[in-house]
Amino acid sequence: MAPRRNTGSTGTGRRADALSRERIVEAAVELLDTAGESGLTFRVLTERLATGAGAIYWHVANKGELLAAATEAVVAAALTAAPARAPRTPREAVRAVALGLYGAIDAHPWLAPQLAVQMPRDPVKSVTPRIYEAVGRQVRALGVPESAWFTGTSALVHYILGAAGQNAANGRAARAHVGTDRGEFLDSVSTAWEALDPGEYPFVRAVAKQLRDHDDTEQFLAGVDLILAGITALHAPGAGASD
Amino acid sequence: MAPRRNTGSTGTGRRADALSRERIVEAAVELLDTAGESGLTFRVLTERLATGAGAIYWHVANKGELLAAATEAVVAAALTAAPARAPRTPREAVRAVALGLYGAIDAHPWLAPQLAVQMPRDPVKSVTPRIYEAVGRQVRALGVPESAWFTGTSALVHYILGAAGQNAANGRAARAHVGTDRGEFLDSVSTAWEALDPGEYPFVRAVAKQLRDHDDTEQFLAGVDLILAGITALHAPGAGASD
DNA sequence: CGGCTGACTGGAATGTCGTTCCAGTCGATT
DNA sequence: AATCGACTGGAACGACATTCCAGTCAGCCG
Repeated sequence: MAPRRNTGSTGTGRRADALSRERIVEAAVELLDTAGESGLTFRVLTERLATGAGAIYWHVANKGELLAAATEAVVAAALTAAPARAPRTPREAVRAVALGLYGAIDAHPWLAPQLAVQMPRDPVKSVTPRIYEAVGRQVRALGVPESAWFTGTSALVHYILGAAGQNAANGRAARAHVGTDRGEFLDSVSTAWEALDPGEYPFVRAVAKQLRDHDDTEQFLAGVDLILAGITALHAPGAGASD
Repeated sequence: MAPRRNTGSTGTGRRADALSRERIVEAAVELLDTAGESGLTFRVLTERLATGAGAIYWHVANKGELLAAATEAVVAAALTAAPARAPRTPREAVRAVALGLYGAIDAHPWLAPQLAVQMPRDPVKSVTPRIYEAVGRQVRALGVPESAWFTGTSALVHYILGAAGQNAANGRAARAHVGTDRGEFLDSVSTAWEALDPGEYPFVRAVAKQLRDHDDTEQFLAGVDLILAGITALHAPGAGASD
Protein backbone atom coordinates (compact mmCIF):
# COMPACT_ATOMS: atom_id res chain seq x y z
CA MET A 1 0.00 0.00 0.00
CA ALA A 2 2.80 2.38 0.85
CA PRO A 3 3.29 4.15 -2.45
CA ARG A 4 7.01 4.73 -2.14
CA ARG A 5 10.05 3.77 -0.09
CA ASN A 6 12.14 0.68 -0.38
CA THR A 7 11.50 -1.79 2.40
CA GLY A 8 14.74 -3.64 1.95
CA SER A 9 13.96 -6.95 0.37
CA THR A 10 10.56 -8.51 0.09
CA GLY A 11 12.04 -11.35 -1.80
CA THR A 12 10.57 -10.55 -5.18
CA GLY A 13 12.22 -9.72 -8.49
CA ARG A 14 15.50 -7.87 -8.54
CA ARG A 15 17.42 -7.11 -11.70
CA ALA A 16 21.16 -7.58 -11.96
CA ASP A 17 21.95 -3.92 -12.58
CA ALA A 18 19.56 -3.03 -9.80
CA LEU A 19 19.47 0.52 -8.52
CA SER A 20 19.78 0.65 -4.76
CA ARG A 21 19.65 3.31 -2.11
CA GLU A 22 23.30 2.64 -1.48
CA ARG A 23 24.33 3.22 -5.06
CA ILE A 24 22.34 6.43 -5.13
CA VAL A 25 23.85 7.77 -1.94
CA GLU A 26 27.31 6.82 -3.13
CA ALA A 27 26.81 8.71 -6.38
CA ALA A 28 25.41 11.67 -4.45
CA VAL A 29 28.50 11.86 -2.26
CA GLU A 30 30.72 11.74 -5.32
CA LEU A 31 28.79 14.53 -6.95
CA LEU A 32 28.87 16.64 -3.82
CA ASP A 33 32.60 16.16 -3.49
CA THR A 34 33.39 17.06 -7.07
CA ALA A 35 30.76 19.64 -7.91
CA GLY A 36 29.85 21.09 -4.54
CA GLU A 37 26.50 21.45 -2.89
CA SER A 38 24.81 22.96 -5.92
CA GLY A 39 26.25 20.27 -8.14
CA LEU A 40 23.91 17.66 -6.75
CA THR A 41 20.83 17.75 -8.96
CA PHE A 42 18.44 15.03 -9.93
CA ARG A 43 19.18 15.64 -13.55
CA VAL A 44 22.89 14.91 -13.19
CA LEU A 45 22.09 12.09 -10.84
CA THR A 46 19.86 10.38 -13.38
CA GLU A 47 22.52 10.75 -16.05
CA ARG A 48 25.27 9.48 -13.80
CA LEU A 49 23.18 6.50 -12.80
CA ALA A 50 21.75 6.02 -16.30
CA THR A 51 18.17 5.98 -15.10
CA GLY A 52 15.12 8.21 -14.68
CA ALA A 53 13.93 10.44 -11.92
CA GLY A 54 11.12 8.12 -10.93
CA ALA A 55 13.53 5.30 -10.24
CA ILE A 56 15.49 7.43 -7.80
CA TYR A 57 12.36 8.63 -6.07
CA TRP A 58 11.35 5.09 -5.44
CA HIS A 59 14.40 4.62 -3.26
CA VAL A 60 14.59 8.08 -1.73
CA ALA A 61 11.75 10.31 -0.58
CA ASN A 62 13.24 13.65 -1.66
CA LYS A 63 16.43 15.63 -1.96
CA GLY A 64 16.53 16.38 1.74
CA GLU A 65 16.53 12.72 2.60
CA LEU A 66 19.25 12.12 0.06
CA LEU A 67 21.39 14.85 1.59
CA ALA A 68 20.76 13.43 5.04
CA ALA A 69 21.73 9.95 3.93
CA ALA A 70 24.92 11.23 2.30
CA THR A 71 25.79 13.16 5.45
CA GLU A 72 25.19 10.21 7.67
CA ALA A 73 27.22 7.89 5.49
CA VAL A 74 30.25 10.16 5.55
CA VAL A 75 30.00 10.95 9.26
CA ALA A 76 29.59 7.31 10.17
CA ALA A 77 32.67 6.43 8.16
CA ALA A 78 34.71 9.19 9.75
CA LEU A 79 33.68 8.21 13.27
CA THR A 80 34.08 4.50 12.76
CA ALA A 81 37.55 4.74 11.24
CA ALA A 82 39.97 3.52 13.87
CA PRO A 83 42.22 6.28 15.21
CA ALA A 84 45.73 5.89 13.80
CA ARG A 85 47.20 5.02 17.18
CA ALA A 86 45.43 4.01 20.31
CA PRO A 87 45.13 7.19 22.41
CA ARG A 88 47.03 7.02 25.68
CA THR A 89 45.20 9.78 27.54
CA PRO A 90 41.61 11.07 27.49
CA ARG A 91 42.96 14.29 26.11
CA GLU A 92 44.52 12.46 23.20
CA ALA A 93 41.28 10.62 22.66
CA VAL A 94 39.34 13.86 22.32
CA ARG A 95 41.92 15.12 19.90
CA ALA A 96 41.63 11.96 17.84
CA VAL A 97 37.87 12.27 17.51
CA ALA A 98 38.16 15.97 16.71
CA LEU A 99 40.73 15.30 14.03
CA GLY A 100 38.52 12.60 12.56
CA LEU A 101 35.66 15.04 12.09
CA TYR A 102 38.05 17.74 10.95
CA GLY A 103 39.43 15.44 8.29
CA ALA A 104 36.01 14.37 7.10
CA ILE A 105 34.84 17.96 6.75
CA ASP A 106 38.06 18.89 5.01
CA ALA A 107 37.58 16.06 2.54
CA HIS A 108 33.88 16.81 2.05
CA PRO A 109 33.43 20.58 2.39
CA TRP A 110 29.67 20.33 1.94
CA LEU A 111 29.48 18.45 5.23
CA ALA A 112 29.75 21.46 7.53
CA PRO A 113 26.73 23.44 6.32
CA GLN A 114 24.84 20.20 6.02
CA LEU A 115 25.51 19.28 9.64
CA ALA A 116 24.70 22.79 10.77
CA VAL A 117 21.29 22.49 9.20
CA GLN A 118 20.61 18.87 9.99
CA MET A 119 21.69 18.48 13.58
CA PRO A 120 19.18 20.91 15.00
CA ARG A 121 16.46 19.95 12.54
CA ASP A 122 16.29 16.41 13.75
CA PRO A 123 18.26 15.79 16.94
CA VAL A 124 16.99 12.25 17.08
CA LYS A 125 18.20 11.10 13.69
CA SER A 126 21.37 9.12 13.85
CA VAL A 127 23.91 11.83 12.96
CA THR A 128 23.41 14.00 16.02
CA PRO A 129 23.58 11.31 18.67
CA ARG A 130 26.51 9.70 16.87
CA ILE A 131 28.60 12.84 17.02
CA TYR A 132 27.64 13.70 20.59
CA GLU A 133 28.37 10.15 21.63
CA ALA A 134 31.80 10.07 20.02
CA VAL A 135 32.84 13.36 21.57
CA GLY A 136 31.00 13.04 24.84
CA ARG A 137 32.38 9.64 25.66
CA GLN A 138 35.87 11.13 25.70
CA VAL A 139 34.72 14.08 27.76
CA ARG A 140 33.32 11.68 30.31
CA ALA A 141 36.67 9.92 30.36
CA LEU A 142 38.30 13.16 31.49
CA GLY A 143 36.93 12.43 34.91
CA VAL A 144 34.86 15.57 35.34
CA PRO A 145 31.56 15.51 37.25
CA GLU A 146 28.49 14.43 35.34
CA SER A 147 26.97 17.89 35.57
CA ALA A 148 29.74 19.17 33.31
CA TRP A 149 29.32 16.56 30.59
CA PHE A 150 26.67 18.20 28.51
CA THR A 151 28.09 21.72 28.54
CA GLY A 152 31.60 20.55 27.80
CA THR A 153 30.53 18.23 25.02
CA SER A 154 28.33 20.72 23.27
CA ALA A 155 31.05 23.36 23.47
CA LEU A 156 33.47 20.94 21.87
CA VAL A 157 31.04 19.83 19.19
CA HIS A 158 30.16 23.38 18.22
CA TYR A 159 33.77 24.40 18.10
CA ILE A 160 34.81 21.39 16.04
CA LEU A 161 32.04 21.82 13.51
CA GLY A 162 32.46 25.57 13.28
CA ALA A 163 36.22 25.64 13.01
CA ALA A 164 36.43 22.71 10.62
CA GLY A 165 33.72 24.23 8.47
CA GLN A 166 35.49 27.53 8.30
CA ASN A 167 38.70 25.80 7.39
CA ALA A 168 37.10 23.66 4.71
CA ALA A 169 35.34 26.64 3.19
CA ASN A 170 38.59 28.55 3.17
CA GLY A 171 40.10 25.77 1.14
CA ARG A 172 37.25 25.84 -1.33
CA ALA A 173 37.29 29.61 -1.53
CA ALA A 174 41.02 29.55 -2.17
CA ARG A 175 40.59 27.19 -5.09
CA ALA A 176 37.72 29.17 -6.59
CA HIS A 177 38.85 32.69 -5.80
CA VAL A 178 42.44 33.09 -6.77
CA GLY A 179 42.86 29.72 -8.35
CA THR A 180 45.96 29.34 -6.27
CA ASP A 181 46.80 27.58 -3.05
CA ARG A 182 45.48 28.16 0.41
CA GLY A 183 48.53 30.12 1.43
CA GLU A 184 47.94 32.83 -1.12
CA PHE A 185 44.29 32.99 -0.23
CA LEU A 186 44.99 33.47 3.46
CA ASP A 187 47.50 36.05 2.42
CA SER A 188 44.88 38.03 0.57
CA VAL A 189 42.37 37.80 3.40
CA SER A 190 45.01 38.83 5.88
CA THR A 191 45.93 41.81 3.74
CA ALA A 192 42.28 42.79 3.44
CA TRP A 193 41.92 42.59 7.21
CA GLU A 194 44.92 44.82 7.66
CA ALA A 195 43.36 47.38 5.36
CA LEU A 196 40.27 47.77 7.55
CA ASP A 197 39.51 50.99 9.37
CA PRO A 198 41.90 51.15 12.36
CA GLY A 199 39.31 52.92 14.45
CA GLU A 200 36.58 50.39 13.88
CA TYR A 201 38.54 47.15 13.64
CA PRO A 202 41.64 47.36 15.84
CA PHE A 203 41.40 43.78 16.99
CA VAL A 204 40.87 42.24 13.59
CA ARG A 205 43.84 44.17 12.27
CA ALA A 206 45.94 42.96 15.16
CA VAL A 207 45.27 39.28 14.49
CA ALA A 208 45.61 39.55 10.73
CA LYS A 209 49.22 38.46 11.01
CA GLN A 210 48.30 35.38 13.01
CA LEU A 211 45.80 34.52 10.33
CA ARG A 212 48.44 34.79 7.62
CA ASP A 213 51.01 32.37 8.93
CA HIS A 214 49.20 29.81 10.99
CA ASP A 215 49.06 26.09 10.43
CA ASP A 216 45.44 25.06 10.01
CA THR A 217 45.51 21.76 11.83
CA GLU A 218 47.74 23.06 14.59
CA GLN A 219 45.46 26.03 15.13
CA PHE A 220 42.44 23.76 15.19
CA LEU A 221 43.98 21.52 17.82
CA ALA A 222 44.98 24.52 19.87
CA GLY A 223 41.30 25.42 20.05
CA VAL A 224 40.40 21.93 21.19
CA ASP A 225 43.07 22.12 23.88
CA LEU A 226 41.69 25.43 24.95
CA ILE A 227 38.25 24.00 25.58
CA LEU A 228 39.73 20.95 27.26
CA ALA A 229 41.65 23.24 29.57
CA GLY A 230 38.44 25.04 30.39
CA ILE A 231 36.64 21.83 31.21
CA THR A 232 39.34 20.56 33.51
CA ALA A 233 39.93 23.98 35.05
CA LEU A 234 36.33 24.62 35.96
CA HIS A 235 35.68 21.15 37.30
CA ALA A 236 38.66 20.00 39.33
CA PRO A 237 39.93 17.10 37.26
CA GLY A 238 40.02 13.71 38.86
CA ALA A 239 42.81 13.00 36.43
CA GLY A 240 44.24 13.90 33.05
CA ALA A 241 45.74 17.36 33.29
CA SER A 242 48.90 15.84 31.87
CA ASP A 243 49.37 14.83 28.28
CA MET B 1 27.93 51.61 -18.05
CA ALA B 2 27.36 49.33 -15.09
CA PRO B 3 24.07 47.71 -16.09
CA ARG B 4 22.70 47.26 -12.62
CA ARG B 5 23.25 48.27 -9.01
CA ASN B 6 22.13 51.37 -7.26
CA THR B 7 24.93 53.79 -6.60
CA GLY B 8 23.16 55.60 -3.82
CA SER B 9 21.95 58.90 -5.16
CA THR B 10 23.11 60.46 -8.34
CA GLY B 11 20.76 63.30 -7.79
CA THR B 12 18.36 62.44 -10.55
CA GLY B 13 14.67 61.64 -10.46
CA ARG B 14 13.23 59.88 -7.43
CA ARG B 15 9.58 59.10 -6.99
CA ALA B 16 7.86 59.58 -3.68
CA ASP B 17 7.00 55.90 -3.17
CA ALA B 18 10.53 55.05 -4.28
CA LEU B 19 11.77 51.54 -3.86
CA SER B 20 15.09 51.44 -2.08
CA ARG B 21 17.59 48.81 -1.13
CA GLU B 22 16.71 49.51 2.47
CA ARG B 23 13.01 48.89 1.99
CA ILE B 24 13.78 45.67 0.16
CA VAL B 25 16.12 44.39 2.84
CA GLU B 26 13.64 45.33 5.53
CA ALA B 27 10.89 43.41 3.79
CA ALA B 28 13.22 40.47 3.30
CA VAL B 29 14.01 40.32 7.00
CA GLU B 30 10.32 40.41 7.83
CA LEU B 31 9.62 37.59 5.43
CA LEU B 32 12.48 35.52 6.77
CA ASP B 33 11.28 36.05 10.32
CA THR B 34 7.69 35.11 9.64
CA ALA B 35 7.98 32.50 6.91
CA GLY B 36 11.45 31.07 7.43
CA GLU B 37 14.28 30.70 5.02
CA SER B 38 12.18 29.15 2.29
CA GLY B 39 9.55 31.83 2.70
CA LEU B 40 11.72 34.43 1.08
CA THR B 41 10.94 34.30 -2.64
CA PHE B 42 11.02 37.01 -5.23
CA ARG B 43 7.40 36.38 -6.03
CA VAL B 44 6.25 37.10 -2.48
CA LEU B 45 8.69 39.95 -2.27
CA THR B 46 7.23 41.62 -5.35
CA GLU B 47 3.73 41.24 -3.97
CA ARG B 48 4.67 42.55 -0.57
CA LEU B 49 6.42 45.55 -2.12
CA ALA B 50 3.78 45.96 -4.82
CA THR B 51 6.31 45.99 -7.62
CA GLY B 52 7.94 43.74 -10.21
CA ALA B 53 10.94 41.54 -10.19
CA GLY B 54 12.97 43.83 -12.40
CA ALA B 55 12.63 46.69 -9.96
CA ILE B 56 14.08 44.60 -7.17
CA TYR B 57 16.92 43.41 -9.32
CA TRP B 58 17.88 46.95 -10.03
CA HIS B 59 18.64 47.46 -6.36
CA VAL B 60 20.00 44.02 -5.56
CA ALA B 61 22.20 41.79 -7.69
CA ASN B 62 20.64 38.45 -6.73
CA LYS B 63 19.12 36.48 -3.92
CA GLY B 64 22.48 35.77 -2.36
CA GLU B 65 23.23 39.42 -2.01
CA LEU B 66 19.82 40.03 -0.55
CA LEU B 67 20.40 37.33 2.04
CA ALA B 68 23.80 38.79 2.81
CA ALA B 69 22.36 42.25 3.23
CA ALA B 70 19.62 40.98 5.53
CA THR B 71 22.18 39.10 7.59
CA GLU B 72 24.43 42.08 7.88
CA ALA B 73 21.60 44.40 8.85
CA VAL B 74 20.49 42.15 11.68
CA VAL B 75 23.99 41.41 12.93
CA ALA B 76 24.96 45.05 12.87
CA ALA B 77 21.88 45.93 14.88
CA ALA B 78 22.57 43.21 17.42
CA LEU B 79 26.19 44.23 17.85
CA THR B 80 25.52 47.94 17.98
CA ALA B 81 22.74 47.74 20.53
CA ALA B 82 24.18 49.03 23.76
CA PRO B 83 24.54 46.32 26.40
CA ALA B 84 21.85 46.77 29.04
CA ARG B 85 24.38 47.68 31.74
CA ALA B 86 27.96 48.68 31.32
CA PRO B 87 30.01 45.53 31.95
CA ARG B 88 32.26 45.76 35.01
CA THR B 89 34.73 43.02 34.09
CA PRO B 90 36.11 41.69 30.80
CA ARG B 91 34.33 38.45 31.54
CA GLU B 92 31.04 40.27 31.78
CA ALA B 93 31.82 42.06 28.55
CA VAL B 94 32.29 38.80 26.70
CA ARG B 95 29.06 37.53 28.12
CA ALA B 96 27.26 40.66 26.99
CA VAL B 97 28.45 40.32 23.42
CA ALA B 98 27.65 36.60 23.42
CA LEU B 99 24.16 37.26 24.70
CA GLY B 100 23.66 39.90 22.05
CA LEU B 101 24.38 37.43 19.27
CA TYR B 102 22.42 34.74 21.06
CA GLY B 103 19.41 37.01 21.23
CA ALA B 104 19.65 38.03 17.60
CA ILE B 105 19.83 34.43 16.45
CA ASP B 106 16.98 33.50 18.73
CA ALA B 107 14.86 36.27 17.27
CA HIS B 108 15.89 35.47 13.69
CA PRO B 109 16.42 31.72 13.47
CA TRP B 110 17.50 31.91 9.83
CA LEU B 111 20.57 33.85 10.93
CA ALA B 112 22.58 30.89 12.14
CA PRO B 113 22.68 28.86 8.92
CA GLN B 114 23.14 32.06 7.01
CA LEU B 115 26.18 33.05 9.04
CA ALA B 116 27.57 29.56 8.81
CA VAL B 117 27.50 29.80 5.05
CA GLN B 118 28.44 33.43 4.69
CA MET B 119 31.32 33.90 7.10
CA PRO B 120 33.65 31.46 5.40
CA ARG B 121 32.46 32.35 1.90
CA ASP B 122 33.60 35.91 2.19
CA PRO B 123 35.74 36.62 5.26
CA VAL B 124 36.33 40.16 4.11
CA LYS B 125 32.73 41.28 3.85
CA SER B 126 31.58 43.25 6.80
CA VAL B 127 29.83 40.53 8.81
CA THR B 128 32.84 38.41 9.60
CA PRO B 129 35.19 41.17 10.77
CA ARG B 130 32.36 42.76 12.70
CA ILE B 131 31.71 39.64 14.73
CA TYR B 132 35.35 38.83 15.27
CA GLU B 133 36.00 42.39 16.30
CA ALA B 134 33.16 42.48 18.81
CA VAL B 135 34.18 39.22 20.43
CA GLY B 136 37.92 39.57 20.03
CA ARG B 137 38.08 42.99 21.58
CA GLN B 138 36.75 41.54 24.81
CA VAL B 139 39.13 38.61 24.64
CA ARG B 140 42.00 41.02 24.32
CA ALA B 141 40.68 42.83 27.39
CA LEU B 142 41.10 39.61 29.37
CA GLY B 143 44.78 40.37 29.48
CA VAL B 144 46.04 37.22 27.81
CA PRO B 145 49.10 37.32 25.54
CA GLU B 146 48.56 38.33 21.94
CA SER B 147 49.41 34.85 20.68
CA ALA B 148 46.24 33.56 22.33
CA TRP B 149 43.90 36.11 20.82
CA PHE B 150 43.07 34.44 17.59
CA THR B 151 42.57 30.93 18.95
CA GLY B 152 40.48 32.13 21.84
CA THR B 153 38.32 34.39 19.75
CA SER B 154 37.61 31.85 17.05
CA ALA B 155 36.74 29.25 19.66
CA LEU B 156 34.29 31.66 21.23
CA VAL B 157 32.79 32.70 17.91
CA HIS B 158 32.28 29.14 16.78
CA TYR B 159 30.74 28.15 20.06
CA ILE B 160 28.41 31.13 20.15
CA LEU B 161 27.21 30.66 16.61
CA GLY B 162 26.87 26.91 16.94
CA ALA B 163 25.12 26.86 20.29
CA ALA B 164 22.80 29.75 19.50
CA GLY B 165 21.91 28.17 16.17
CA GLN B 166 21.10 24.88 17.79
CA ASN B 167 18.98 26.64 20.35
CA ALA B 168 17.11 28.71 17.79
CA ALA B 169 16.44 25.69 15.61
CA ASN B 170 15.15 23.83 18.64
CA GLY B 171 12.68 26.61 19.16
CA ARG B 172 11.53 26.47 15.58
CA ALA B 173 11.36 22.70 15.59
CA ALA B 174 9.30 22.82 18.75
CA ARG B 175 6.76 25.13 17.18
CA ALA B 176 6.54 23.09 13.99
CA HIS B 177 6.85 19.59 15.39
CA VAL B 178 4.52 19.22 18.30
CA GLY B 179 2.92 22.61 18.03
CA THR B 180 3.57 23.06 21.70
CA ASP B 181 6.21 24.85 23.70
CA ARG B 182 9.90 24.27 23.85
CA GLY B 183 9.64 22.36 27.08
CA GLU B 184 7.55 19.64 25.57
CA PHE B 185 9.81 19.44 22.58
CA LEU B 186 12.93 19.00 24.67
CA ASP B 187 11.00 16.42 26.61
CA SER B 188 10.35 14.39 23.50
CA VAL B 189 13.94 14.65 22.32
CA SER B 190 15.17 13.67 25.73
CA THR B 191 12.88 10.68 25.77
CA ALA B 192 14.05 9.66 22.32
CA TRP B 193 17.66 9.89 23.46
CA GLU B 194 16.91 7.71 26.44
CA ALA B 195 15.42 5.11 24.14
CA LEU B 196 18.65 4.70 22.18
CA ASP B 197 20.66 1.51 22.25
CA PRO B 198 22.47 1.41 25.63
CA GLY B 199 25.42 -0.37 24.09
CA GLU B 200 25.94 2.13 21.33
CA TYR B 201 24.94 5.37 22.99
CA PRO B 202 25.73 5.22 26.71
CA PHE B 203 26.86 8.84 26.88
CA VAL B 204 23.92 10.32 25.02
CA ARG B 205 21.56 8.40 27.26
CA ALA B 206 23.37 9.68 30.31
CA VAL B 207 22.99 13.34 29.37
CA ALA B 208 19.40 13.03 28.19
CA LYS B 209 18.24 14.14 31.60
CA GLN B 210 20.38 17.25 31.52
CA LEU B 211 18.92 18.05 28.15
CA ARG B 212 15.40 17.78 29.50
CA ASP B 213 15.55 20.22 32.34
CA HIS B 214 18.14 22.80 31.50
CA ASP B 215 17.65 26.50 31.08
CA ASP B 216 18.68 27.48 27.58
CA THR B 217 20.31 30.80 28.32
CA GLU B 218 21.97 29.55 31.45
CA GLN B 219 23.40 26.57 29.62
CA PHE B 220 24.62 28.82 26.85
CA LEU B 221 26.42 31.11 29.27
CA ALA B 222 27.93 28.13 31.04
CA GLY B 223 29.56 27.21 27.76
CA VAL B 224 30.92 30.72 27.34
CA ASP B 225 32.33 30.60 30.85
CA LEU B 226 33.91 27.27 30.06
CA ILE B 227 35.83 28.69 27.14
CA LEU B 228 36.75 31.77 29.11
CA ALA B 229 38.13 29.54 31.82
CA GLY B 230 40.16 27.72 29.21
CA ILE B 231 41.59 30.92 27.86
CA THR B 232 42.63 32.25 31.23
CA ALA B 233 43.84 28.84 32.41
CA LEU B 234 46.13 28.18 29.47
CA HIS B 235 47.57 31.65 29.40
CA ALA B 236 48.29 32.84 32.90
CA PRO B 237 45.81 35.71 33.22
CA GLY B 238 47.19 39.12 33.92
CA ALA B 239 43.85 39.77 35.54
CA GLY B 240 40.24 38.77 35.59
CA ALA B 241 39.87 35.30 37.05
CA SER B 242 37.30 36.81 39.35
CA ASP B 243 33.85 37.87 38.29
C1' DC C 1 4.66 -23.80 -18.42
C1' DG C 2 1.92 -19.62 -18.87
C1' DG C 3 -0.19 -16.07 -16.84
C1' DC C 4 -0.35 -12.90 -12.74
C1' DT C 5 1.53 -9.79 -9.33
C1' DG C 6 4.04 -6.35 -7.51
C1' DA C 7 8.65 -4.52 -7.03
C1' DC C 8 10.99 -1.51 -9.78
C1' DT C 9 12.07 1.54 -13.87
C1' DG C 10 12.27 5.59 -17.43
C1' DG C 11 10.60 9.57 -19.29
C1' DA C 12 7.15 12.98 -19.90
C1' DA C 13 4.64 16.47 -17.54
C1' DT C 14 3.87 20.05 -13.78
C1' DG C 15 4.59 23.95 -10.99
C1' DT C 16 7.80 27.00 -8.69
C1' DC C 17 11.79 29.32 -8.43
C1' DG C 18 15.63 32.79 -9.64
C1' DT C 19 16.87 35.55 -13.19
C1' DT C 20 16.79 38.22 -17.61
C1' DC C 21 14.76 41.26 -20.93
C1' DC C 22 12.54 45.07 -22.52
C1' DA C 23 9.15 48.51 -23.30
C1' DG C 24 7.96 51.84 -20.87
C1' DT C 25 7.45 56.03 -17.01
C1' DC C 26 8.62 59.99 -14.52
C1' DG C 27 11.64 63.73 -12.54
C1' DA C 28 15.18 66.58 -13.32
C1' DT C 29 18.00 68.99 -16.46
C1' DT C 30 18.59 71.88 -20.67
C1' DA D 1 9.19 71.29 -24.66
C1' DA D 2 12.49 67.98 -25.53
C1' DT D 3 15.58 64.76 -23.72
C1' DC D 4 18.17 61.82 -20.74
C1' DG D 5 18.71 58.33 -17.61
C1' DA D 6 17.39 56.47 -13.18
C1' DC D 7 14.00 53.48 -12.15
C1' DT D 8 9.84 50.43 -12.79
C1' DG D 9 6.57 46.36 -13.97
C1' DG D 10 5.53 42.31 -16.12
C1' DA D 11 6.31 38.91 -19.44
C1' DA D 12 9.33 35.75 -20.66
C1' DC D 13 13.10 31.74 -19.90
C1' DG D 14 15.65 27.91 -18.21
C1' DA D 15 16.65 24.96 -14.30
C1' DC D 16 15.10 22.66 -10.76
C1' DA D 17 12.46 19.19 -7.50
C1' DT D 18 8.76 16.47 -7.67
C1' DT D 19 4.73 13.71 -9.50
C1' DC D 20 2.55 10.60 -12.70
C1' DC D 21 2.03 6.86 -15.36
C1' DA D 22 2.71 3.37 -18.73
C1' DG D 23 5.50 0.04 -18.88
C1' DT D 24 9.10 -4.16 -17.66
C1' DC D 25 10.96 -7.99 -15.49
C1' DA D 26 11.61 -11.77 -11.93
C1' DG D 27 9.66 -15.02 -9.34
C1' DC D 28 5.39 -17.45 -7.69
C1' DC D 29 0.86 -20.03 -8.33
C1' DG D 30 -1.77 -22.74 -10.89
